[in-house]
Amino acid sequence: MAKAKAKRNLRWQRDPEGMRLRILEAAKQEFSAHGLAGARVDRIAAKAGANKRMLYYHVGNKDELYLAVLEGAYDKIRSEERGLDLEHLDPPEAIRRLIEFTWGYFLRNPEFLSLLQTENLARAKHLKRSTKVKSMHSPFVEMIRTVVRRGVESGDFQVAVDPVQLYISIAALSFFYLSNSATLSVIFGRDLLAKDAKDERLAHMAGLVLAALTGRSAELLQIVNAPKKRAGVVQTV
Amino acid sequence: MAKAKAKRNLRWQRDPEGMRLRILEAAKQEFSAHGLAGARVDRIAAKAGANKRMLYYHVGNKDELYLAVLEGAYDKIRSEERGLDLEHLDPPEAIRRLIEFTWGYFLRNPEFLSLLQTENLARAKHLKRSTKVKSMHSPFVEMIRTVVRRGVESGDFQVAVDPVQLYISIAALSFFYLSNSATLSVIFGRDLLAKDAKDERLAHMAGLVLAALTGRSAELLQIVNAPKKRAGVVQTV
DNA sequence: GGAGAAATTAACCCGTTGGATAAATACTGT
DNA sequence: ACAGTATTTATCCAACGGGTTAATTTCTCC
Repeated sequence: MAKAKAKRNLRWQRDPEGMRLRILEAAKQEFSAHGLAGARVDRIAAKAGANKRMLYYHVGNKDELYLAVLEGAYDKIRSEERGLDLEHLDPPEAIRRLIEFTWGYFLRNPEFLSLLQTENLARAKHLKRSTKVKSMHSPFVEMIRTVVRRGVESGDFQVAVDPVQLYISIAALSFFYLSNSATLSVIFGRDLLAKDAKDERLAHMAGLVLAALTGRSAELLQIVNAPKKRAGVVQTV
Repeated sequence: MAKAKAKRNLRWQRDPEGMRLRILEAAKQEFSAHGLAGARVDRIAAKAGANKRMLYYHVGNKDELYLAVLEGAYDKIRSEERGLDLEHLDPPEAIRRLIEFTWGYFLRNPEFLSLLQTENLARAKHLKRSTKVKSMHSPFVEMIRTVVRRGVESGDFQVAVDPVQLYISIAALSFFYLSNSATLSVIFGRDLLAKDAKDERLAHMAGLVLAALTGRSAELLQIVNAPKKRAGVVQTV
């Protein structure tokens, strides 16, 4: 009788897909928190509620695991970007939405930033081996190219920038601020991740890029061209 | 006779300062190439032409060594920045020079970028413990604040941006491009570190920031507002 | 010229870590 | 119901890596 009970009360259940997902999620946490070399396979296993052997069984060794996490991360952001639908927006609005999305995505997914940093420290050694990732970016570049072209033709934009440069710049403004917020906060003695600071940053970035494209600084950034104010405090944007 | 010769031909000479410098230099290489966890104390010793024990003797354990390297790196860039002398330049020229300096410095000192990335992955854990670093940045911020104020008063700039935001943005545009060039190159299928690509990037960054500040996109970035060109190739900046 | 301090070397220690092996347990189709 | 396979656990280990101890060599100052 106790025997049947024991048989029912399984020691463990099978769940290969679930296990694989939990492993990848745990690995994402670990790799983003500690980098590639700093990540501990045992910690990943523990966090996934699994035995270490499972990692090797379901994914592969540490490097393969890392690459799988990286590919998953790119996959996720690209798929969200696809939903942006910039084509149907006014060009300046499209750019603004792209900036807001990028900023928001980085804020919501700090592990993504860490993973990219880690991979770049490794000089993209792993990413180069990935066949998946290379193909998923050209559509995105074309999307931006179209927006820029439309903006130029409509007269909204005074200048046709290379879409890749533009995207890199937009990403840069958010990425650097967030990924380096720790050292920057220490250096400048401000908490850059405080609510107000984040709002300011978004306004600053959108103002900067749109002002450059449209040539209308004053309308987009706060105007402070009033005749000489006292030298004391300069109003900030 | 051979004995005297042997005595003269020393097995090693003392050189505490030199040794310390070689250790720090080797450590900088190692930490920037492999990150904190990936760095190997033995490799640092070997690269410095020293025994591992020397690291502990002259600097301290791995963490202290790392912090010393980091402080040295900040020291170096700040001292070079001090020589910029932006106060005596036309505001737009001052900003341009700041952009060019930042870009050039990052290009010449890639280890600096890696070190910052590494430290940010560690959430500035070490930097927070540093007393030196905190104090050396306010003068620099004031320098930029003055330039912006002068630009606003002279009418060159249409807008008074927060100097910290502006500096972060300028640094961001260069930093992200360079520190992430490995993954970006893979993703976009371009060699972002090729000579031409670098020239383009500098022009793009300077154009973007100055256009935003002055409101003169057309003069600063290449004008492409000519009546509709064929849809094929969009001219890039 | 030699004693004591400073600098450097050589050898070792021991916890950690990625990875491997083999046995045990749950599931599946027949 | 059972044979075969997929999944999971329980150990083990050899290499590595940071850090230490103790002995050795050079320098310096009297």
